[in-house]
Amino acid sequence: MATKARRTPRRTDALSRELIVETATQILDADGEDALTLRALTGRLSTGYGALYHHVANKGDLLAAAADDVIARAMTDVATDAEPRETLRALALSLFDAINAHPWIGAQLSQGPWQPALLEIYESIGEQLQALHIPEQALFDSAGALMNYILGVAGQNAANARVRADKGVDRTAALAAVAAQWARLDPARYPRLHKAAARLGEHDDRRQFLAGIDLFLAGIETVHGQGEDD
Amino acid sequence: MATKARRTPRRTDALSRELIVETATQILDADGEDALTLRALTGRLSTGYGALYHHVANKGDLLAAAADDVIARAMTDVATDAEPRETLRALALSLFDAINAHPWIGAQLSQGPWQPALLEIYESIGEQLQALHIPEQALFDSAGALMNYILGVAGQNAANARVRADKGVDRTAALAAVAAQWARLDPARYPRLHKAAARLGEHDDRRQFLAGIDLFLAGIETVHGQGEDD
DNA sequence: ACCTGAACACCGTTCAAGT
DNA sequence: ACCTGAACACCGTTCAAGT
Repeated sequence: MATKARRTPRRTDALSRELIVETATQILDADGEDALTLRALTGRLSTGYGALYHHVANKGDLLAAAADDVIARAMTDVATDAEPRETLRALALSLFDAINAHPWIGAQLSQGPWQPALLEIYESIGEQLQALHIPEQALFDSAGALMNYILGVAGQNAANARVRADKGVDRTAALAAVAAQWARLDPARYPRLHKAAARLGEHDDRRQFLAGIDLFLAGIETVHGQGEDD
Repeated sequence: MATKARRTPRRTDALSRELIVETATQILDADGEDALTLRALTGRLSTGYGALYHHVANKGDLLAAAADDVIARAMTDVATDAEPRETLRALALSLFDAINAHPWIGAQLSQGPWQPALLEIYESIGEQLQALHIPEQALFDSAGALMNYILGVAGQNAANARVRADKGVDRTAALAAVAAQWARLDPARYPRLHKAAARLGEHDDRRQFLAGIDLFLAGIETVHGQGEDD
């Protein structure tokens, strides 16, 4: 008896959580957050919903796993053999760049900050601050604040990138639009913004992010440090 | 001829954008982000979808307006007659508290940072930093970094609160769970986290947030300041 | 001008049924 | 054990029709 023709060709190799997460990341990177639907994923993987749900708990689990992978990869790229301040800057920039390259991570960062890769970050920041001889209680606060700053700011930045991508405008055009808006503000009510409008053209998110890191480090050393150790 | 009975009683007073935003905020505060559906909103307002869409562009617009209202209200509560450092701390805490009291704002903060109320924040931070005699270019960076820190960290914090609310666990229980997880980590690989587990019980998000603000301000004054002016 | 609400085009998730 | 895919219970949004 003739077998019924299959609607879709069935995949021959086994599905795995890894493959699912990897494919999800590809869709997210290529077409953005909204493009990752379970329908799109079943299509791309030539499989059904049940198969996916057999390997991941739900869509949130999938997104968290994808974000965790990217963050973990960014962390292994950081050279840790340099001087502590330099290592911290490198770590911060690596995370900033990773989050900017995969803006969909932004939404995940705020979904419970105790994912595996975040442990890595916290531990690493703690290690560098300890090398700077920050006393223990201060280290606790400083590491937390620094980590919050990095993830918070990078996340905000990624969100901006996402909004720009959705609207289809590039960074320069978006900045010009904001500058025009600020320039239109009442100089009596918003004197600083009105003035800052002229300077927005030279604004660089990455540089400003790093400037913030430096201010933070300067603050940490001023308040808690025992001076330079080189 | 008898008029057909109405399915639902029609509202007698006119609808307004203000009333819609206000009602949305009530639903968000009472029952969380997921509870705000357009269906719930039409029900509560005894109206139809078209009526809502006549006053707001879409759901995103509605959420942005609600968040903007709360932030604006938090800003007007800040006393600005104190010393600049104190005013900045008060401003930061007021925003932190507002975002924590309305955790759904967190998701909005990252949806394009140029909403009206954010202008107010930036202007106010700039004003206080100027009073601290920070030179202009440094002021640009410092104000941006400070604003990013405040919104980023408060947003992260609100997200944690949201996750806790969804899972129905209180803060103490959540902290205890994290502490247990950290304690289980390999002390060789995560020495600092393993050790920090014991200290998590005394962790206070709000205090740590403020500690970060202080480090930031110390950094700003160290790098750019001209000493105390009092 | 302002509003109604059935209908549309999607979602994520479940689950009986297959191999 | 692993997978299929129709079906379910939702969404946000539209739009012809009413007043």
